[in-house]
Amino acid sequence: MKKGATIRDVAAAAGVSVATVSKYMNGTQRFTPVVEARLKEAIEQLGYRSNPLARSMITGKTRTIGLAILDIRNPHFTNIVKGANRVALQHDYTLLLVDTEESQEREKTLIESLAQRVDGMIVSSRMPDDSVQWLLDLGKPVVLFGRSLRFPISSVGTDGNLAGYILANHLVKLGHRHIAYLGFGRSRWNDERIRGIRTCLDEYGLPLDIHDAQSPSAPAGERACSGLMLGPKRPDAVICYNDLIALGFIKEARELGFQLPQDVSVAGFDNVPYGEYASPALTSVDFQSEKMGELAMTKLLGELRGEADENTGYAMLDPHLVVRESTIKRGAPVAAGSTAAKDVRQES
Amino acid sequence: MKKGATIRDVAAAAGVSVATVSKYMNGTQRFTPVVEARLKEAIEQLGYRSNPLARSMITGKTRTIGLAILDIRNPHFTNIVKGANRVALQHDYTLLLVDTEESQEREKTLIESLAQRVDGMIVSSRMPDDSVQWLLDLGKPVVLFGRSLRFPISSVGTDGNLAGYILANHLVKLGHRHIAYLGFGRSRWNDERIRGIRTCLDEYGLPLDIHDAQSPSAPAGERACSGLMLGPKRPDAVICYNDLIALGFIKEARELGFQLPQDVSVAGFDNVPYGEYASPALTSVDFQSEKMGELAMTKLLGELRGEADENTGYAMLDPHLVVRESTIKRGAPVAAGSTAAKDVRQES
DNA sequence: ATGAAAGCGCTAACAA
DNA sequence: TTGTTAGCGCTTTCAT
Repeated sequence: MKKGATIRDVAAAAGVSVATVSKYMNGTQRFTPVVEARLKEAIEQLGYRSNPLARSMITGKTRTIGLAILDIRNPHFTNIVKGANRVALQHDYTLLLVDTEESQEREKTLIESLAQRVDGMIVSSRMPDDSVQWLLDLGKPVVLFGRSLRFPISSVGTDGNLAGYILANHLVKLGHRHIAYLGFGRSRWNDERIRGIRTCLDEYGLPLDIHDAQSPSAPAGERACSGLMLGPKRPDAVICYNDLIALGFIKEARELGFQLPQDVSVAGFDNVPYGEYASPALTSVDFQSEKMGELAMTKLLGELRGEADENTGYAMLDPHLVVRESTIKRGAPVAAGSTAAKDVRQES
Repeated sequence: MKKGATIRDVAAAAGVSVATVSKYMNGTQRFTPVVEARLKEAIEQLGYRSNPLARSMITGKTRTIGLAILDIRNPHFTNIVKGANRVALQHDYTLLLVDTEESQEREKTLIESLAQRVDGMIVSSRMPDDSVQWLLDLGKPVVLFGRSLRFPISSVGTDGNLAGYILANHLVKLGHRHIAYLGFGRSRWNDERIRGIRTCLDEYGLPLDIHDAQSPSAPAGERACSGLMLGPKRPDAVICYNDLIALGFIKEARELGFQLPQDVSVAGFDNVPYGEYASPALTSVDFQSEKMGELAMTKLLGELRGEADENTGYAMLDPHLVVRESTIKRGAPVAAGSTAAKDVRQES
């Protein structure tokens, strides 16, 4: 472990002043070839790398962006991180990641100390709208996921309302009449999804049966399944708060002895990468989570550059319906090809 | 955006010296009730929060750990991050995340600048063993995933050899005789898995047919599938380099018209969270990736505390076979219950 | 084009 | 117990 050379060591070795070295390192200025050569030599020689901490102290910039999310294991957030990271990398920024582990208490403390170490923050949270003011008071530019109704904070989100509508519409068109929603009440976005679904169902005069999962995870979907499927009003289609819940629901439903999707159509939101590999492959609404991450980071970096105008405000991405095998026409026979049981090759 | 108060402002407001404020903030000392009260008051009043950058400059500690991984979307790494984050949080450290996006060129630059901003690093990389010396020369404590053969760097890993053996053994016991391995040659760990598999197969005098996927991802598994299944020597079981590849393989195989697991048993490594929700549910070898992350962080923090002895060296976690539905007895009839087609309830 | 000097906000001896 | 003071490694006027 070597004790990194300082700017003074370089200055001494090159026979110039520290100011010159500093300017050289930052490319702030031009130099006579002689000086430049000596500088280059000395830096190379000593293996000098300027200390970003010291620099940050003066400039007040860290080239670090804080990213606070609820749970890195949720693919939705994983994608956000991926997108945000890519853009950050392109602009030579690094991510300070905070996984709050869905814990409300820790969250504030964590975000507070995060704020001090970064140039700006991207935050995904379940905190109530009131707390947004507190966030703003932290004194750093913030981009939020999901719109704040009361504060002019820049944010990116998707139209959960529309997403709900689209999915419900898809199901109704498929002939489903007893639609259930397996939600996650603690989420900020639960309500707007319900609203979208309701809007659609109302148009057809259909009822909506609402249930709640304990967490936005597959095990929670498994646990909730029997309550729905063995309960008094068994649905012919269920919309889950997210794909994780849907995946768990599907698994448990099959274990309960149901045929999917014939007995019940199931769909979720988020379009997580593995929904495609489930069986039946999961129908979902894609929120473009990676793009959300990219967009949030782009906005934030824009604000950092002082381009407030074009970046501030709420940016909304369009949700896209992704139809796979888990939703099927009500009462339809098994679709040939969907389970692909035909045409087995012989050999060996 | 307020311009945070400095330690001097507090000192002035409380009528004490900056040193006193500093000591108070760090709990380094006890105070007379009077002073303590005034301090508390002033700090509260001004909303003072000490500047971690300035502090770091002096102490040389940042309470930040750098975590460099290849791809946050790979659930294996996601779990590592989760585990590492949890331990870090417990000890009041924060993660500086670097997702190198599997890019070798960027990696060195990224890690180099990462090294300057953290107290220590946890690195997962495909870099050749030679580069380990370079890593060490960065001057920060490092914990590596996977053992280095030539350098005494502390690291955590799993016994890929054993894992391969276990899986092959499982398959052989199930009656499979034509086993194929769909690997990922660019990985550090590919070879040891092959070795383990071979060791087992050799004991039974069985051959191993080796193929290679282009990337450690599901699409790569899909692409590789037909080459294996429609090729000259169709296997009755295939072991994939990881679960992602296996998931893709399974999907494509079914689309090709094969019945799984009857026509071919498939298994992978990593035990990713969604293997359980695939169909057939994926048999895998659990490497305890979350625990790897925890362990790596624990070791690193130990070293940071100067407990070199007990933490240095190579720590190996045991791989565990997780048998699900994707591997089945050769020639067995469809297992009742595994697809759960019986006992459908009527209602509505 | 180069250098001298004044800090950034804080901690850590050392004094008192 | 409290205060004084000297920096940490760097950037940034302002001279030269």
